Amino acid sequence: MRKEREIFGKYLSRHNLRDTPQRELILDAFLKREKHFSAEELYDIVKKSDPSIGQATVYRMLKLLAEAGLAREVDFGDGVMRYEHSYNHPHHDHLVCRECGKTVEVMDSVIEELQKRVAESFGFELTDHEMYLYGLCPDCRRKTQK
Amino acid sequence: MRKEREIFGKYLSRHNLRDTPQRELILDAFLKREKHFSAEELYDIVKKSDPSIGQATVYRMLKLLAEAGLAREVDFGDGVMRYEHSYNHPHHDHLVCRECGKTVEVMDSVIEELQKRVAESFGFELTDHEMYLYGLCPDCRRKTQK
DNA sequence: CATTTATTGATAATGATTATCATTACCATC
DNA sequence: GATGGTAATGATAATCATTATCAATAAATG
Ligand SMILES: [Mn+2]
Ligand SMILES: [Mn+2]
Ligand SMILES: [Zn+2]
Ligand SMILES: [Zn+2]
Repeated sequence: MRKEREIFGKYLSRHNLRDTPQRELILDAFLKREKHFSAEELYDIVKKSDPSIGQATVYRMLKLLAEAGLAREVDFGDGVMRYEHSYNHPHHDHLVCRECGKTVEVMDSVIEELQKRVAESFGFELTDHEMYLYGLCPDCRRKTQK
Repeated sequence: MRKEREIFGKYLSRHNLRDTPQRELILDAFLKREKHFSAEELYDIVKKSDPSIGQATVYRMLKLLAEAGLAREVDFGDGVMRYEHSYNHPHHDHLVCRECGKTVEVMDSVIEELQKRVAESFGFELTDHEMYLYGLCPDCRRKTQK
């Protein structure tokens, strides 16, 4: 929380960027936010505090947050880019319910190791990966089976 | 090749859809095509044989091919949907070079098994998944390191 | 204060995909 | 082979998330 603000502040000054009320407002909203969210969703939240804010500013700010290492893009394949916290939130993958959209964050170090090995077996140097596991969550399984 | 045509023919009649010269043409182009391609790319190919064909027809046909089980969508995350053969091309994942875009099809049954297990550990019933491994291909590694 | 440079928000543009719709092609029945 | 019903096509407009543009504003600098 404090640490994230410090990181962003340093990012701004290192890049000759300015600290503005809009950026502060969006940063606050971002830091409060848990889970995954789209630019539009963050815009709606921020608009309540300052209706004059432009959505372009929110899009721009999310780019900055990603570059500063505080945010990470998540693409669930529905045509809308989402974001999640990156600081103190190490890499993980996602389990997604096809029915209700619920997501669970998962991480399996054996899979991660095997991914690296598969890439190497083709001479590739693995830099990152995306893995989305789709299925039915417990709730939706119950509803479907009855 | 013959078999695919038969499957598509059955799909058409089962759904009260008609066999048309446009569909034949697109089907031919699709069957000849190896690797992954976008609707636009297929449209460009097909246009050479019949310049009067509409791109909407190509988009529509790709939907049909997917529903008939002959094609499968592949999303490399660059905003363009691609397709690949589905018949006689069992499930696999993709290794993608971040530099030149080259792709390699990979398949690791241990990973597949672990994915199922991870999903089950959260009470999910796994239906499918996407996995993209990104990195540098051998050629691009060489160029970068020198 | 004056000048420079960054920032903002409104708005237009983009680009892939989808929807619309009038026209055309196909099929079965009379 | 005329007719009525339905499917298919292609041109075009619409969609929708994201980017680009740009004139107006604000911050920093000296
Ligand atoms: Mn996450
Ligand atoms: Mn493939
Ligand atoms: Zn669910
Ligand atoms: Zn490469």
